[in-house]
Amino acid sequence: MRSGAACCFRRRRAKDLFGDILPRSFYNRDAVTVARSLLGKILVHETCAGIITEVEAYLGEGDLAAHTTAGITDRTRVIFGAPGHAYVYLSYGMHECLNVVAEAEGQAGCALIRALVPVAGVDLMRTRRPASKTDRDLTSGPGKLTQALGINRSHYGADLTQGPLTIRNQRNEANFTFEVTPRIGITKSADLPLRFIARIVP
DNA sequence: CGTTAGATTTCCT
DNA sequence: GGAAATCTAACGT
Repeated sequence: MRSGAACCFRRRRAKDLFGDILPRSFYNRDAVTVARSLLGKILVHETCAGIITEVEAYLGEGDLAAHTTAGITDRTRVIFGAPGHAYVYLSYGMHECLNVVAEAEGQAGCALIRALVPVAGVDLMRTRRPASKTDRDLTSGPGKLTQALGINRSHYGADLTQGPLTIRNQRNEANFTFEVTPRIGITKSADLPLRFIARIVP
């Protein structure tokens, strides 16, 4: 079943939906602010794009669920680097998940993109995700959306302010209602309200 | 429609 | 060595 909002967006030309690329300063803030502010923005990879509707924040200090709780390793190095870059990791040995690096250089903190509403390149997404039975299913999870958009660990460290992978403002902002809940799929620091969801109001 | 088990490999202890 | 920021198919209701 396709949602009404997704149908409306699909009819428009993609370029009419995309605004400016978010600047580095957008990401140079605390992880919670960055995560919340990403809701309603548009993740663009080459010809595919989707509105960000679910994000989780992972903090630098005192967050035992964050990968950076183990300190700087080969995997987590980028999270301690300059903001506005991509942290892509392999989850459960199968799924690649996309994070956005927040906080000033030298500080850990990132935002996990957990769900999108497809707005461009939907046909290509369908071919990349033959398992999807509905269009909502294309990008309704962190591993799903990377598969649909063709994002993988080769994008580790990619600069989100230029190049093929960017996040942009939405030209015609839709109406959203917002929700905050604990994060999904973790056991440590599991009670913190760091999962942010936007529901598009028809 | 809701719940559950299994897949599969990287990473850190 | 074991847990892991998940997804899917298969089953039961």
